[in-house]
Amino acid sequence: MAYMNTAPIPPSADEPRWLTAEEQRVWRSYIEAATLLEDHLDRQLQRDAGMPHVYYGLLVKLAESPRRRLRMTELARYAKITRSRLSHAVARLEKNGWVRREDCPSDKRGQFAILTYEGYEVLRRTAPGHVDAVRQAVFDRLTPEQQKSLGEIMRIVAEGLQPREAGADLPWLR
Amino acid sequence: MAYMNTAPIPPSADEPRWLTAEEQRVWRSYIEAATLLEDHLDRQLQRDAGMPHVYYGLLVKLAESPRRRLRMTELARYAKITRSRLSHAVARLEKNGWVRREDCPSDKRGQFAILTYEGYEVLRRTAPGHVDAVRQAVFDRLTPEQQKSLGEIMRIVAEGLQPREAGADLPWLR
DNA sequence: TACGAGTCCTTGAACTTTAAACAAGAAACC
DNA sequence: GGTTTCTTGTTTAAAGTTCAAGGACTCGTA
Repeated sequence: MAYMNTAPIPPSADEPRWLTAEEQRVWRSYIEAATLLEDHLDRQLQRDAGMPHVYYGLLVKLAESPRRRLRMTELARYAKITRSRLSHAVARLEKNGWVRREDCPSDKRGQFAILTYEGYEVLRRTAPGHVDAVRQAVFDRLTPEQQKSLGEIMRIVAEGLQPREAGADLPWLR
Repeated sequence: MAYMNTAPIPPSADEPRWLTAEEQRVWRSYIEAATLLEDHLDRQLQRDAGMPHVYYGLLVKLAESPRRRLRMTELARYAKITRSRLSHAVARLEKNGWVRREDCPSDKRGQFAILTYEGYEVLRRTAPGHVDAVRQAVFDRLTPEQQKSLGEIMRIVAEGLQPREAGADLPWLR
């Protein structure tokens, strides 16, 4: 139930299109893997880097950006999180000394989040372990074809869920 | 950086195996899609069913179980969450009147989580909308081959992250 | 220049999750 | 029987996330 049509009745217009048994298996595998994986990486990073996976991702984005800085909104957009969440996250990272803020000169509303030297060091120190974890959990287990396939599939899914248009408080997350 | 080897140096034994540019793209697509998807479904269910995705999953598991009940530990194992998290979740669902607890007669430590009639009704009422959301976000966008592929891939990943052995507080989540 | 609408980011409260510690009972052992 | 050890499930506090609201600023337009 809840996913599958167990009753032997033909699908009608108003009858929801339940998942087939096979689709259901796919979906459950997805949920299971995604849950376990996120949990695994969160633990790994919490242990080795002292922060959850999302926060680590923020530092990575900053590290890749010119002058290691990004406007808050931009960072939020890249990381696919709300600005509110980002505000809290950056506050925490700031407390750790891994990020600092700076006012945007051209737009007084704006703030830059800037990766500090300490932040960069944390990244440099923990990146190898994290990459290893990702490899072990994902890439080492998949054939090149599967890796390629995974990339395509996730790209499609992500694309479909992308920010429609500008909205009240969530410009990109509808 | 942090994922890729940007330096033109040959990989050595102690040099971490950075992700190639292509692997990196795959990984980012995965993170992006997984983030957006979970967020999307959380919002959808919060709006239509008044609970986050994980909680909904718990009700589904119960609905599928004989006599609509499961031992706490078992439910936690199926849902891939810790028992602590489950305790909190069930407490909340109980407050909503969607789940009730019952002592296990054969093991006095044990507790059953049981789906109530109201819980079942919520599920029945909201399942179509949720299935629709899943279809729109995932299945409708993928070819049958891609669906199959996704299933295989996620099955492999999940399998690799499965509970190793019995451990202190997390018998299945190592 | 002044208005209104929209954007940028933050805040506080409510809620969820995590981590560590604990009480109670079962199981294994001797 | 009496330990000792493991398992079950909960609890507490801290950390993280969401939601709704709000202050500050920009921009378009009259």
